[in-house]
Amino acid sequence: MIRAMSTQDSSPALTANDHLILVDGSTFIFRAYHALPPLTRKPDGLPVGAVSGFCNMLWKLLQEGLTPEEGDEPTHFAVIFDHSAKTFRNDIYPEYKAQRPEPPEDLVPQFGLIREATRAFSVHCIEQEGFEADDLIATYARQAADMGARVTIVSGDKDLMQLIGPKVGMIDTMKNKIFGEAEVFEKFGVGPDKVIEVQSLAGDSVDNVPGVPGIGLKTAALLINEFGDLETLLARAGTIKQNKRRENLIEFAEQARVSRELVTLKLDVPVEVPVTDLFVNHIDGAKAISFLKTMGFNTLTRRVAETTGADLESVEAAEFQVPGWDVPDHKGRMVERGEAPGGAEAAKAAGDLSPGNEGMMVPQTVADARAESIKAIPVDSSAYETVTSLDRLREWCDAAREKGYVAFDTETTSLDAMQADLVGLSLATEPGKACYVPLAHVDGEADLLGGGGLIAGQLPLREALEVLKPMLEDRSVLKVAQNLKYDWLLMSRYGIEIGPYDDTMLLSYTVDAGKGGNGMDELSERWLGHKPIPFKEICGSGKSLITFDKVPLDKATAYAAEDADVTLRLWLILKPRLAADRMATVYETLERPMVPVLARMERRGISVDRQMLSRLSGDFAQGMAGLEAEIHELAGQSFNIGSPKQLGDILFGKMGLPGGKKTKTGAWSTSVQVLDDLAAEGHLLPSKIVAWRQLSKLKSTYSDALPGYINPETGRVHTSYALAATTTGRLSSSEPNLQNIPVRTEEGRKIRKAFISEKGHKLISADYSQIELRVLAHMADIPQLKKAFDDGLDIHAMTASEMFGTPIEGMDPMVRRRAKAINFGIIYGISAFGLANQLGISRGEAGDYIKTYFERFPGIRDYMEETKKLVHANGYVTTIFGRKAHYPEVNTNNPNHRAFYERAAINAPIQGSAADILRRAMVRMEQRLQGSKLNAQMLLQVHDELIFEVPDGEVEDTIPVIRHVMENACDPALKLSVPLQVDARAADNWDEAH
DNA sequence: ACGGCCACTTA
DNA sequence: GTAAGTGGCCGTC
Repeated sequence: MIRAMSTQDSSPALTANDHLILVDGSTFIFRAYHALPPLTRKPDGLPVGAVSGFCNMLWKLLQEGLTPEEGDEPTHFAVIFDHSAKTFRNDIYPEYKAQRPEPPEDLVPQFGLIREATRAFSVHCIEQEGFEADDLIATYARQAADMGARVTIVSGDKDLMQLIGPKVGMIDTMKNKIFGEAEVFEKFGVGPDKVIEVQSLAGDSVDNVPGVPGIGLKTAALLINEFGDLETLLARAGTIKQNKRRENLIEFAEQARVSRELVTLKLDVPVEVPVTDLFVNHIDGAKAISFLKTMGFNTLTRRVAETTGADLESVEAAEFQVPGWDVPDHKGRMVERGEAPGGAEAAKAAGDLSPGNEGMMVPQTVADARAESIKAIPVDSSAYETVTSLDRLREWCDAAREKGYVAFDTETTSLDAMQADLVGLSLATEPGKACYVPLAHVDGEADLLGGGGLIAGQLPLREALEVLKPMLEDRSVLKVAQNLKYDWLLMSRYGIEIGPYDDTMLLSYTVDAGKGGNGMDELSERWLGHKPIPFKEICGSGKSLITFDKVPLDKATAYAAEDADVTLRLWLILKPRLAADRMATVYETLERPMVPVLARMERRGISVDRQMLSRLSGDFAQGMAGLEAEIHELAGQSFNIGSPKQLGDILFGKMGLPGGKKTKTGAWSTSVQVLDDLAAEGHLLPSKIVAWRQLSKLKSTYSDALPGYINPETGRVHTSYALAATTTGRLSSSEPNLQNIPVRTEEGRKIRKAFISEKGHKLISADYSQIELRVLAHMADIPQLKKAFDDGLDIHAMTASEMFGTPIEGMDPMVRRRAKAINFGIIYGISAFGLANQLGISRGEAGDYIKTYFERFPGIRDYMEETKKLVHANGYVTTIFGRKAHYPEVNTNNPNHRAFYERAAINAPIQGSAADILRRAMVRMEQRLQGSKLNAQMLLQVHDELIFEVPDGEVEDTIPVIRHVMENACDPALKLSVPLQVDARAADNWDEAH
């Protein structure tokens, strides 16, 4: 590297004959990003529009110089970048640049590539922690000018205008505009030497420099021209005639002084690379071409080859230069156009691919080749570093910045992120290069003796986190984790908000939902052919289970660093699959953004009334005891009612009742269905059993168990949502599962009443009405259903009316009930068998209903047949937003299994599309509430329902916002041909809000 | 201690 | 007939 070759004192000082060009990297990047169409991509689908633009601009500048004039060539040249968001200015004024929006999602991964590009062109690439690019530019410009050299700043940033002087010029090459004293005067109304004074008064809304209220550029220039500088003005502010202006200058004098500090560029940055080292390097053609080939910039590659005389063919694209995205082998493994799915489309999308690109690699091949090459590198869990010094930790963070990405994993004392304590964390920057940072390991043996102190040699937790925080929050470093929601939630409790990020679990889920689990161990075996050290081997299980803080450091390092290493490798393999499988949009809109949304919902939790639950448990126990006595009396003996086996023996053996069905293990079935049938025949015992079971369920699963989930610190219940657990895209909830809180029976709703709002707040429940049937009406394009939804009709009554020809008014409730069961059946991939069971009718009769239904709604049958064809042909089906649900075994020869997968495949697009809509609403919800200055907090999701906690006074204003976001969740990606309807209510408890 | 099975809760 | 999670029982390790 150029920087490394330089020494502090080997280069001669600059002279009047020298010319230093300083390029403001940020200006280049943002111009390149916005000037070029976002489609410009290299063959594997990585957004590289900004990299491409940057390379072209840099190349043009290197070739053509600043102006057409001769003799303007630089002797010294560097591109200067911002290192990270936080600088010394934030210490002076925390709000500085605080409200600056995040850079676009697809630009973030390009920051690192652009630095690579700069080096590939043998150009000095300068950045320094704690300083903005502007400060480095200012310091270099001053130093060079002091030596007598000429300096040209290439930038469009007005903040740099204060540097303009006799020796220092500024030019915006992209706009072909030269800034001299005249231009500065035009912009600020003063010369370059007074720019700072004017800026400190006028402030800057973009950078959040406050200035003095009521004073803009015009007034500021007027005042400075009159008084000379800020201090003089402030000292004589009392003499100003205009009342408001005088008062503001006096009141906000200190704010103006702070502003002056903020806008004043540092001229004395202790630069790591001396200005004398910034001499122009001879371009290394092969190096530049290697990079450009990696990027797939064919036109520029050829141009550089022509100019430098390097041999285009002999230079290989750089392997691993840009892990995550690079082209592993540019020459071999070519794919004929159209051979791989989306091949031609991919070639078209890759805008920079020049003519003759039939042989260009398509994403599919890139991803496959990547998987092979990563798999070939063995995992060695004995080769990892244990980090025990802050210096080494800083070096790891620097390595992450250099790369632009880092795999990250935490080790803690609990699987529950709300209760876990951080024990250590691991990082990985390359396959095989990983470390573990132990922070809170204790001596496990001594614990028994009452000792158990911290093991010596570990970094102090706070100091280590201070080093890590800037990197973990650095927008130019992509953090890669497996199941990030856990780490995000944990780290948020330590004041760190991780971002930007990728999640390998979600990547796997996005491309492979339905193909198996998405846990790290399973993914490692699937993709790397490597079995990671099992957690059990480190911490034991069952009674011998120890927490991770008791694990000795060497074992902890092997286990933890391996996790980060494996995560990084999985990312290197799975990320390219997004492009290969055309799933990038699903991942970026429906998966990745859910992580912080769910983490915050889990962190908030919900209040439950412990006393109410305790009373309920007592009531249920009493009811059960009464029933138990009656049951034993009727049975003529005592037995365990909770044992289906014993119950079966009593009912069908001893009492000789007609046992209908058996379970698949051959035992008597004692399901409600069977017991209800017996009850209908006049037997007393079965209905008592059903009642007992209901109470037993309510007691054990809810009233007894829920209080145990109350977090002692927050006093609330924090469920955990699984993002990658279902085949269809639904979430699941566990520990406790808050998606199956009873609602159907009066007794059950007492449980729901125990979910309450905080004092001064209400719970709002907002649920979609018939979302799945609406989605079906849209997808299968059913005119009658669409019209019914448009007209706000009772959809089940309408279905009954269509099927049986009876008018909706005065309809027999039983007729409607049948239609309702059919509607649900349709969503579930109807079968005569299932419908017969549901309605208690014969299979023949059920078959007739289905036949009639399909005659009335032929579009539904078409949809079902089409879906079956698709799943057999592709092995997966898709939702309206492109999510895939795989059914790899649908082509089995077992007719029952085959029919089961077909029904699941019919259901998945319906259930999954509804789930997608919910996700879209959730991703947008928080921002929309905040934008409306509302304090509603989203707490729970129950498939078609969202629950919020809202201050009493805001209920009226909040409901319309929630409804609007939910009802318009498809916008702007998709126009649903059916309206979505959301019902919302507020109350003090969940039961009444629902 | 673990896992399969059954039953029951939700959308 | 779809999609989930939990608790109790009971056999196996």
